[in-house]
Amino acid sequence: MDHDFEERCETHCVHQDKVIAAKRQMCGLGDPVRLAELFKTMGDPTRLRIIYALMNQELCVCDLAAVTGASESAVSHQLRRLRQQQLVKYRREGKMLYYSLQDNHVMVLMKQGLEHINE
Amino acid sequence: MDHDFEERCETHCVHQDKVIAAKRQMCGLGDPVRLAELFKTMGDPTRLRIIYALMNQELCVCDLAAVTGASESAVSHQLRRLRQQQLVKYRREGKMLYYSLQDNHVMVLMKQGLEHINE
DNA sequence: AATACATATGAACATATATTCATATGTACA
DNA sequence: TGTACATATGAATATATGTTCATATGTATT
Repeated sequence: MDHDFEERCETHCVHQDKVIAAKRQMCGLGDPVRLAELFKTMGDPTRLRIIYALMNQELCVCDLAAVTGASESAVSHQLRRLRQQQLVKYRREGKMLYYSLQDNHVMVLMKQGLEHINE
Repeated sequence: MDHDFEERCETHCVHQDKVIAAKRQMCGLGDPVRLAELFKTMGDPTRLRIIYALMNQELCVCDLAAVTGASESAVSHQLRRLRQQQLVKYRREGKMLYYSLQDNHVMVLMKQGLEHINE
C-alpha cells in the first residue's frame, strides 16, 4: 500500500503529498529570483552603510564616501545598484546629487533584520 | 568664513556637519557586516525557495530538493548556510532530518521584501 | 568657450559564491 | 557486522561581485 511511501523516503523518493502542497503554496508568492535580487542588494556592507547613512538625512556622494569610508567611485557604483533596485532616489542641485531613501520599506526591512541579529 | 564650506562640496570636501551626524546615528545601529550576512543569505534564489517551501510545513532534504529543483547536495550546502545564520532548525527522525524555519523573523522579512517587489 | 568639479561609467582584476562530483558520516535493519 | 540509505562535507570549477583606475558626462563659473 501507499502508506510507507508517504511516511518514508524510499531511495530519494519524496513525501509526495507534502511536496505537492509546498509547490502549490509557493506559486502564490513572488518570484524568488526578483526577491533574491532585493536581498542581495541589501547583502553588502557598503550598500548597507549607505542605507544607514541615509536614514536620517539626504547626502551627496562625497558625503556618503566620507561616512562609509569607501571611495567615491565605489559609492557611485553601489548607488547605481540601489537606484536600479528602487531603494534610493536622488535630486540634483547644481553639480551635486542628493540621495535619499525611496520609501520606508527599506527601513522596515533593516529594522526587522537587526531584530534577528540581536535576537 | 565656513559658510561656503558647509553649503558646498569643495573639491571633494564634504558637508562636515551632516557627515558627523550621520556617523553618530550609525553607531547605534547593528554591525553592517553581520546584517549584510543575513541579507546575503536570503539573497539567493535556491535558499529563498527553501524558505518558501518551509513556510507551511517541515520537510526533509530530498523533499526540499524536489520542491526547489536543486540537487540534494546543493540543498544540503544551502541548508548549512541557513543553519549557520539561524534561519532554520532541524529534528532527526531515523535516517532523515526534518527542517523547519527557526522563528517568524524570516517570514516577516520575506513578506516585507515581497511588498517592496510588488510595490 | 574653457576650465573646474561632482558624479557616472567602463574595463580589469581579485575575491566570493553556487553547483557538481566524490567521499564521509550516522542511522536502521538484516 | 555488514549493507542500504539520508544527509553532510570537501575539493574543484565556473560564474558573480566589489573595488580600483581611467575616462566620460553634465553643470557652474570665469
